[in-house]
Amino acid sequence: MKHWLMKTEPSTFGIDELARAPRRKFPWDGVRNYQARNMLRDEMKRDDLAFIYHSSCEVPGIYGIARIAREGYPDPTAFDRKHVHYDPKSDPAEPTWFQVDVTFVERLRTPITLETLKAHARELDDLLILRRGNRLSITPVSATQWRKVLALA
DNA sequence: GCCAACGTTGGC
DNA sequence: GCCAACGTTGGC
Repeated sequence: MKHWLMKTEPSTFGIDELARAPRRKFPWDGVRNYQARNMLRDEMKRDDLAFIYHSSCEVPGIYGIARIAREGYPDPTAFDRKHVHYDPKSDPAEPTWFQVDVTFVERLRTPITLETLKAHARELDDLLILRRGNRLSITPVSATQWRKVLALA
């Protein structure tokens, strides 16, 4: 089983929405970056776990955990011309963009803030979220990193 | 609001 | 294929 970190803006979608319907599968749509697309399409597997990281908010950090409930499939918002994430260049016969479904696992009682993560950067061994200028919305987390991050909770 | 970092676009 | 310009991200 692999582990991931998925970045989201809580003002748009976050751990609270997941927690409100804990059995529901939520489509993780709107990813428009090829590296992240490749992970959504090829690498994320059912039952993989992901840290839910909140960015662009008062206290950036990891607020909870979600599970991959459905593996990669074409992102329908790419074909919806009224949608903000509409991509006229994406051909439905050969979709460019993919999404997975996630379900709620848990909300951390106290979030693991970016500040805390940074303070332990050395032992977290180049956790991608800590890399300068990192903009990927989905990044892999090693089993060791996963364990060490959780130990900070 | 600022600004560094990055991905994408498009002219050549 | 190069690279400048541009738009976006995200922490501060």
